[in-house]
Amino acid sequence: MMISYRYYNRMMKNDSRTLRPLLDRLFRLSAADAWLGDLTPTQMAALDYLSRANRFSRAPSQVADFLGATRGTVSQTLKTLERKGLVAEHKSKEDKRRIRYDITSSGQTALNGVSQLGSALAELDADQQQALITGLHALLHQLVQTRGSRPFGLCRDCRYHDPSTPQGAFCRLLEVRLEAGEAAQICHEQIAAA
Amino acid sequence: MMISYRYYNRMMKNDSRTLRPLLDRLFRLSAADAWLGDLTPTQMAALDYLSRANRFSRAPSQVADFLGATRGTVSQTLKTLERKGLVAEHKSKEDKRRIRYDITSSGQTALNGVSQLGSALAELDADQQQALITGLHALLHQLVQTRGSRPFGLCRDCRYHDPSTPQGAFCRLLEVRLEAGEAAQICHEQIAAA
DNA sequence: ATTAATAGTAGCGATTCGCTATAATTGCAA
DNA sequence: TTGCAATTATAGCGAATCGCTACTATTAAT
Repeated sequence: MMISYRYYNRMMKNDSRTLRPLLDRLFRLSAADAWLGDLTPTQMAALDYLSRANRFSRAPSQVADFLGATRGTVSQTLKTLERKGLVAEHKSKEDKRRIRYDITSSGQTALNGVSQLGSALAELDADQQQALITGLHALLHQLVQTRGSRPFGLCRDCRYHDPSTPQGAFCRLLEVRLEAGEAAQICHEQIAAA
Repeated sequence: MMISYRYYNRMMKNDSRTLRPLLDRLFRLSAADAWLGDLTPTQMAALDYLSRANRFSRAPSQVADFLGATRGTVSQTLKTLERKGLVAEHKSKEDKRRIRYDITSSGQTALNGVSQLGSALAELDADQQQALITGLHALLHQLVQTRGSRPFGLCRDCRYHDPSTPQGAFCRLLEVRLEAGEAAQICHEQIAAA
């Protein structure tokens, strides 16, 4: 079937003008209700990331990379979270430029709110939920691809992850032994296995 | 099959903690690239809404309702867009409290940028694209439901829309005749047909 | 005529954000 | 070893966002 260039263009523009506003409104409406725990949406997003990232991926630069923000912005956000006692500074001894932010138990608690978005999702059919999550992941993967940003996948899905050495799980990139549970965390360095 | 309350809770929490960050990151990464036309993401969202809403739905309150923001915030945003020449004020003569913001041709042009999100979407399979859009619409519908906010659907899908009177299309709620193309616009008053 | 509700705005304080320095530290190369 | 470039985090600027609390103007209700 022949499709004219004009029609193709109209389709593209239509998609572009459909998805963005849709995603945008979903985000804004859910964000409008998310101001509960005296955290802003940005602070919540940073805190959530810190709760899921491994110890090699909790520096300001890496949070900025994940959120698509600048280091300066993230630096301020993390300082605020620290003032509120939700994260704790941890200065590196190997490289004195590096700072790591670890989530505190108080920070973990702050994440436990129920989002309206989650409730709305639960109302959908099980297979529609699955299709939606899968589709969003695929979309994010593509977006990461075009932007050239890092995927921030799980450690265990990495090409450098070795689940079974005599000493336990191991990262062949950083050449360190992995603690229990770390394989299931987000890593800044992750590159998907072949 | 028996499902324990504890397990049910973990599922819920898991969904809530899966979708929110996913949607959040998608939004942030796409927003980070959307600063091209010297418009902020919020300004872009307001402008996009104004380009798609009918003449009964372009007041600050209604924009605020659509975006899930307060009237005060939106008031400022619209003033900024007006200073930039992308929208034009239009004071009502019937009700002197009302102001309507119409998009200008310059504003239309500003919307024509290609979003990275649209490009990413185009990379997906056709049926996956469809499933994603459909799923997001369903999710938004549910969210609107639980929030008790208005759906902001199209005029032609409304229970008060009459497509064929002797004088042409007609709105039985506001009791006005509809101009050409208005049936395809967003309406603040829209209530889905039965 | 008085009161209540509605629509838009101004101003406050905190935060976000891109941007441009700046300081501290590290790594590499001559 | 010395010196310079790259990296990391931060400070400060200006604009914008945002919830909030007045406040004005206008309209509707009693």
